[in-house]
Amino acid sequence: MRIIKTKRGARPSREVRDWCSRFEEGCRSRGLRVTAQRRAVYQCLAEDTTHPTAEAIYSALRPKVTGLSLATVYRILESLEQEGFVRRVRTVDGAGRFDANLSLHQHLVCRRCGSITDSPLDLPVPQPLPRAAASGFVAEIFDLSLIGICAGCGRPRGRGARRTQPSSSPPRRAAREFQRRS
Amino acid sequence: MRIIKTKRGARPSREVRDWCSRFEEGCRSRGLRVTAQRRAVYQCLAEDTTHPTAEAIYSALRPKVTGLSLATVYRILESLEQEGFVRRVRTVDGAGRFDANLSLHQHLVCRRCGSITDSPLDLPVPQPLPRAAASGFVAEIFDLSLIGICAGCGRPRGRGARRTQPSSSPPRRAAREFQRRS
DNA sequence: GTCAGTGCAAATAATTTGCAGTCTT
DNA sequence: AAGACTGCAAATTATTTGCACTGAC
Repeated sequence: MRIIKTKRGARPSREVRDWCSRFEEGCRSRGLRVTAQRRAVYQCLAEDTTHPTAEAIYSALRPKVTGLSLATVYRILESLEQEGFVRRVRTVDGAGRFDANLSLHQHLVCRRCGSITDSPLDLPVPQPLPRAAASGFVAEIFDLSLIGICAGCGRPRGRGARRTQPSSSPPRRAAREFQRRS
Repeated sequence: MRIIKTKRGARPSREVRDWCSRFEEGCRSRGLRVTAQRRAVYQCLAEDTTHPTAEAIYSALRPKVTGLSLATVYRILESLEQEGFVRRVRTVDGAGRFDANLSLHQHLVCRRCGSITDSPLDLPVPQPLPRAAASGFVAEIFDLSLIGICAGCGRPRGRGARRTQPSSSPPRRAAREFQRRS
């Protein structure tokens, strides 16, 4: 059995290419213009499985896309979300994080470093989604997360032990706070 | 069968009293001081089932607790969370929301008005929580939300129809944005 | 050519922090 | 008393917006 190594936090390039072309088609069919910036932001999200923040996307892209501005990244993310190309992930810290993976999966959320990783859903999802009868709530998305401690943060940490940091997104407010707490 | 009416978003006062006294004991036993402000913030959260934001708590309390400051509310909420008296709820908008209900339940999150309501968990929770073997992640909290449209926002809205607003928390950034989108 | 999309800088929102004073224990 | 907790104002962080300009269609 061969192990195929991919860079940490990276999605197989085959899949990425697929998603990107579907994205461009989708844009054109809805009359959204395919600009270098939009393409870059979407591709960045498609490649990155660490659910980066707007700022992280901006930092990753700035060297490649000349003159890109943070405000634009925010605007693009909002439009991608509205058009259903990406999903905004609920977080415990203030920062918005994004996910181009729209398939049903669960998130492993580390309460120490704030990292969010995908994991296959190991629980049957009721279909159709239950209606909360009394309240009249109509559910559309089944959003399951397991909150806990990731491998890196859980390792015994004597002298020299290092705390994991999500690769593409440096720890932000809440994550920093969690680290302080330990 | 008699229907016991409680104010929308309110928890039975019996339970609230219970929780509050447990809270005060807990504080004392850990050497935390029981001040009027802390008591008020915790009680507010215990009474309110709408998962209010710091700002909402502040507004609700300002008339009652003279001279209360927003910074203090934030500080108290952080301390309550660290001590495990309340849980910070993950949200899709930027605003932090809090929940004094620590029992296992799921959240119904309205993507239009941003409201978050509790609902009994109608799904078996694997015990112990699954370990994501490969990744070494150790799960502690099972966090399930159903994201969709709440009763108020889903009602047919011809002329005169009104959009629901979460009672204790006025819509914030993301919620306002959702409303704009409709 | 048209106008959606962009960059920049300034505005707003959400949260945190420094410091001097206050109140619980 | 001691120092944990608070209020106030100022600082930070996260995100949005106004406006003139540019590039995809």
